[in-house]
Parts: sequence; structure tokens; C-alpha cells
Amino acid sequence: MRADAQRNYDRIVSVADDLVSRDGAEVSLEEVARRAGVGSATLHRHFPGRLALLEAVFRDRIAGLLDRARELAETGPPGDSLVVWLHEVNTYVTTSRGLAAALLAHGEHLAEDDTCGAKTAAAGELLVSQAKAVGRVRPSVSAEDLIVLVSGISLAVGGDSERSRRLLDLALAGIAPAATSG
Amino acid sequence: MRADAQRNYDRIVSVADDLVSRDGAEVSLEEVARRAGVGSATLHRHFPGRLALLEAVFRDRIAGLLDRARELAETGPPGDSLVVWLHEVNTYVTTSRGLAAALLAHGEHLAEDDTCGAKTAAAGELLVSQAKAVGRVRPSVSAEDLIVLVSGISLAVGGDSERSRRLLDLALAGIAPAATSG
DNA sequence: CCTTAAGCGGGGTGGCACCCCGCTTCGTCG
DNA sequence: CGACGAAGCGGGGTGCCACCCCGCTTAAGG
Repeated sequence: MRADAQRNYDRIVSVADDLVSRDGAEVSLEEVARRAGVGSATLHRHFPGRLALLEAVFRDRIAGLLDRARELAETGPPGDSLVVWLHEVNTYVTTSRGLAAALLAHGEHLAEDDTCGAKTAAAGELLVSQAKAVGRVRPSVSAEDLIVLVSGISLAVGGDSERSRRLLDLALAGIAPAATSG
Repeated sequence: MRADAQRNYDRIVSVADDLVSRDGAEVSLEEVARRAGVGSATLHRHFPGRLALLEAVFRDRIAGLLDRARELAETGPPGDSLVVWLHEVNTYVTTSRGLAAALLAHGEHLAEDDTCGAKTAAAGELLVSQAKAVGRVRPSVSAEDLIVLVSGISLAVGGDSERSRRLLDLALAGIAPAATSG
């Protein structure tokens, strides 16, 4: 990639990061280009569609989540690590406007691609299988399910972190009262 | 309301119903107006904003859900009725493109208004309090939470009914294996 | 320094939400 | 039943958008 192209690419991602976190995933791509000091054609050449831009913007943050999953998998107790990680994902997704949209790219089967959602689900799979091994998670539950769930909650609550956290707790525990039988 | 105004209103809602269920909540309002045979100004006069139109489109379906909640509250076993009703809501919401968006109108506190979401949550409250009374639901869970959850799941899965149903089951039961002790 | 192609961006296209305002039609009342 | 005031209508305008075309610029290599 030519040096000027790389410079423009970086400027666009940086500006998009600011604007998306300020205004959400539906920012005007024109404005991103304007603030980045490039023509809109340049933006569209580098990023064919809004999703491609969002993927680039969140790539680093997602990478952080992946590292964190590996770290938790190695250090934490198998059952709790998954819950801790999902709450961290939830916080990330809820407080980063537009991330949920990026995670749900292609909406349905987010596997096989190298999209943010696919990579996140893959990282989660590690923790899920650990948790299954110690009987803390049903076999029918997949990491992809959980990522979709987190994303959906985040989409639904807007940016209300407290409610998002509460709904995730609810979904992980179920609606029934805690079984006091042990 | 003048007779012609009423006629236009009805035509717009009817056409919007078709187009939203075919193309989702993001239909072009211009196209709705075009197909309804009215000027776009007429549409915008009757419905100030996309959400107002969606509310009108789904009002009848929502009314059906409310009746169903009352019916289940009277006839069904308190614990199961809630689950049955939530699955019915889920099916409705997932198969009616755009309904989730309508239910999440104003996103955050959907109480107090007479929006679709508020009315649905109110109807659910009946079943929730029944279920709490028989110890099937934790006191900290509100009907509003559950409606937001259902809507979020629906948004996240696109139109995949089977997955939507599975995720709702998951969220209601929690991720842990079924307690075989009880 | 010169070539060449990768990359750029001004400006165009078609579509959108939303609004203004002169014209039409409805409902009412004499 | 006819006329009148107002409610309602919609063609057309504005400003914004995503996305693209194409002649010009400039980086990179010899």
C-alpha cells in the first residue's frame, strides 16, 4: 500500500473512531471523510460500506477482548471466567456506540468470516468449552449464542450500562429464583 | 377527523404494513406514500416520524398480544403462562420485521408512554406478578426487562425464528445445566 | 530525473426525510 | 341546496446522504 494511502486509511479510521463513539454507528460517512480531510471517494474506496469501516474502527478493541479471553482461560476458575468475560464484553459493547452493530455483521451465522463477531465468538468458545467441562454450562449453549445475546441486549438498551449489566445477569442466570438447594 | 383524512390514514397504515413486513422497519417513507397514492407531505402530517407510523402499523398486533396475556393470566398455570406468553411475543416480534424497533421506541424507559412497548410491558406485568407469587420468577425481574430482552434477541437474530426461540429459552433458563436435584 | 500506475477528490446521480404554500375538497349552516 | 371557511392535500423545494466517474496528482522504482 502506498504511503499516502496508508496515511489516509489511518486518518479515516481515527476520525471514524471519534465520531462513532460520539454519535453512534449511523454517522454520516461524508462527515467522516470531511473531518479526515479526504474526499468521500477515498473513504468509499478504502471501505466498501459502513460495516467495513466499523470493523476497522473496532478491530483493536476486539483484539483486546480476545487477549482478555485467553488470559482468563489460563488464570481464572473455568466456570466464573466465562461470566466475567461476558460481562466485560457486555460493558465494552454497551459503552462503545456502534460496536453491537459491528459484532452482528451479517446478523445470522457470524462464523467462518473474519468479522469482529466471528473472532469474538471464537475466543469465547475457549471459555465456553472450559465452563462446559466443569458442568457450569449446558452443552447446547454456544459462544456464538452468547455473543449474539450480549449484542442484542446492548442494542436493546441503548447505552444504559446498568440495565445492560442487569439484563445480562438475568439472561445468564435465568428468571427463576436461585435454587437454594445447593 | 375528516372522511378523506381518515381514508388516507388507513391507506397509509395498510401499505406500510405490507412494506414493513416485506422490507423491514427502514422502508422508505417516500415509497410508502407513493404506493398509498398520497403525497409525502400527507404521510408526514399524519405520522410525525417513522416511529409514529410503526406504532400505528403494529397497534392491532400488539392489541392481540395484550388480549392473549389476559387470557393466559386467567386460564393458565401462573408459572408456565408467562413463559408461554413470552414465547408468543418472541415469535410475533421475530417474524414481524420492524416490530422490535417499534417495541423499543425511546429505547430506555418505555414506561408511562402509551407506546407499543409500554402497553406490552404493562400486560406482561400481570403474568410476571402471578409467576412471582408462585415462586417461579425472582422479584428483581420486571416485565419491562423481559420485553426489552425479547426485543433485543429479535433485533440481534434478524429473522431467524428458530434461533430466536432458542436464545429466549436460554435467557429464561440461564446457561447452567438443569438442576437435576429438583 | 522520468515514467507509470496507484491513488486522489471535485463534482455528479439518484434517493431520502421533511417542509412550504397555493389549491381542492369536506362539512356545515344559512 | 348553495356558498363559505377551514381542514386537508400534494407538487415541488431544500438540504443531506451513499456511492461513483474520471481527469489530475504524486509516490515509488529504475
